[in-house]
Amino acid sequence: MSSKNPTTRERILKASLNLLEASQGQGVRMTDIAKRAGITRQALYLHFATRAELLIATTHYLDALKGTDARLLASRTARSGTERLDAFIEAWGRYIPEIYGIAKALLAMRDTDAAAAQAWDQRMRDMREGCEAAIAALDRDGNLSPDHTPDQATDILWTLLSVRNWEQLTVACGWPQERYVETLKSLARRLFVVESG
Amino acid sequence: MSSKNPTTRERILKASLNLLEASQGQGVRMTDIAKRAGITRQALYLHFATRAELLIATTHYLDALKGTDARLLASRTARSGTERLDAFIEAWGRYIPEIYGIAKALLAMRDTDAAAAQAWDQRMRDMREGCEAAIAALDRDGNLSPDHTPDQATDILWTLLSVRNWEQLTVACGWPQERYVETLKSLARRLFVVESG
DNA sequence: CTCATAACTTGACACCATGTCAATTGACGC
DNA sequence: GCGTCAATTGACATGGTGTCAAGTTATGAG
Repeated sequence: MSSKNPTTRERILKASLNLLEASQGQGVRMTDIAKRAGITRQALYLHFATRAELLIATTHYLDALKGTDARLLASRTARSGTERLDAFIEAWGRYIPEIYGIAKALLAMRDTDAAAAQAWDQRMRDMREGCEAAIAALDRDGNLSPDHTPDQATDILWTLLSVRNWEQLTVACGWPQERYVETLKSLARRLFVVESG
Repeated sequence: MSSKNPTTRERILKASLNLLEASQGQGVRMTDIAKRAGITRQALYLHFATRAELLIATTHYLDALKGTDARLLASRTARSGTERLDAFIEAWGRYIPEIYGIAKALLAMRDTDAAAAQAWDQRMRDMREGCEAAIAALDRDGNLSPDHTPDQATDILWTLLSVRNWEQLTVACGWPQERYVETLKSLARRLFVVESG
């Protein structure tokens, strides 16, 4: 699980992260990561029991590097529900491209590897909490559209903000990142917010 | 590519379809399909050059069985743009669960197999045409929200109706199929339709 | 200085799925 | 009976993950 010497472990994580980012998560083999970390493929297994474990550790490494929690928590300081919704979409929306490579690799393993599935699902549950909090704030203000219960609104927002949707809009439809963020904010407002209550 | 004797080929396709439906597209190997079709794994390759080709042929087989085109075209008979939007979402939304197994298998190959990617993308382009037509009808009626250009509205509707989103809402969020269809119709109306013009 | 230990290397191998190939069997029509 | 075509049998290549045993090297403790 963990080794006493942090430098090799970190070199591995850095290598893994670099490769996943460069290749958008596709076709990164244990061999490639080892090579880039300057060790043999077998030595990788002295630090991480499986590929899934390495991938998961890489996400945590990335979190630490970028300070995910801090950024997503920032939306909690927003005053009104509407501002909070905007802030959350903005924070998450800008975060997706940074995690896209590793997310895609994890997503690809999801179907075949239980550990990878669990790791990814946990992340999505965490993200869902942000959606839930934004919707709850809206509801408290009396600004949540009566078309949805808070639960259903959370489900919808959570789905709307999925990495797959980001991928489809930016990669497949060619939207620039800025348009993605602005459009999603506008969609969410239109779907969930009613003026006053 | 094609064999003179349709019965074995069809037995294979049927086996493939059954297994993919039963397992939701996960973990279906060539061996499994062969076994269920009552032939050897190697004999599979007398009919289909690769796994991707077999999967693609399976989708066509499914289309023929269920009459996809006919059903999706039905939405074209709708009168107003709003009705057309509803009809399209209803038709597509009810179609997804039927193709889910095979869709998932194809989607899983998308990243590694160019042929699978192409086949899936073609299907998605076809589906997109339905979105485009519905949005265009709305626009002609003067009922398309000024918030979006027709192109952008099409991108959004297309994304909203993705198989991944259906999966997330029904499988992950536990929504019953009926709620999925009704909610998506309501979301689309709210996002795209303005009364009169 | 020497010895033990931990980290790493080397090379070999098992597993599993896809895809390939050659030789053989069996049925059917003529 | 003969050829043909579909299918079988058994063997093998490839590519990736994961495992194992034996050997190397640096470092620190005695």
